[in-house]
Amino acid sequence: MTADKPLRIATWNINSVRARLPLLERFLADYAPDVLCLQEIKVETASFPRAWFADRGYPHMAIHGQRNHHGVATLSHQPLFDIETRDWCGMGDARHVATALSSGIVIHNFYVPAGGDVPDPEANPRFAHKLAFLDEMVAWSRKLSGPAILLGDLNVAPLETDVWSHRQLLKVVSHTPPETTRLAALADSHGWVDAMRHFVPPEQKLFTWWSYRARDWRASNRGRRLDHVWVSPELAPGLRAMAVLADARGWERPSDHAPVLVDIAPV
DNA sequence: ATGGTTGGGGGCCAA
Repeated sequence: MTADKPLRIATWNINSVRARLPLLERFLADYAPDVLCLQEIKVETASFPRAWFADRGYPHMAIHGQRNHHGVATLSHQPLFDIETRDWCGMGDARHVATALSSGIVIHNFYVPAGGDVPDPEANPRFAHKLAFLDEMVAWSRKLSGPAILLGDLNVAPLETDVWSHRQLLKVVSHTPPETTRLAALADSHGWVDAMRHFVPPEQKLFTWWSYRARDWRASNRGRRLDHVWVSPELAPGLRAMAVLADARGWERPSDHAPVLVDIAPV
């Protein structure tokens, strides 16, 4: 019976891990994912609160942090193997960490560049970097083999229903055609299955991020789906459940992103 | 068309 117990995996752009420990306390107590993937930890690897997570049942950690910005971390109940990172676009940013579970599943935890405000690669080097990063992901993904999960803050809302207004966001970074076509190419490159849309039909709006700048984020609900969980084709039959914990966006001192949980049974 | 908020780090930048 424990043999078919689903793996519960969570992804959450935490927007500073040190500022969100009270949030994480509540989340781990209530939802107890087996594996927790964080983005935007905003701390150097050496200063990551390792003891805090170990005390709460997550002694296995793959931390890839940097001072000030970005940074990803994968925390686990079970041992992690083959921890790898890679210098995407030669920028030296901490935006990806790969880990393997004993089952052989490889988890790729990503923080894709946000891309700045102006959706023009000529005028805005941040946007050029974002497009180059996505292009590099497509080439990389083609060469993958074996069971894998690609998740994290991809900073792109690919479907019309992944934003509060498709028409009004077509020229807003995160939902422009150069970004959404690249995300579709990335999905195609390995036959990735969108685990969130596996459960929620594309006609239905689905968001994981709400701006801090809204007067009342819940009432205006001008959200976007920037966070994603994709599984390689062989894992898709194991998909059991998915939840976006929008409530966590309303907890005290929240991240602007909500956590996403996916349960995957062994296949 | 603009401004709205947050965190990090050190007096603004990125999101």
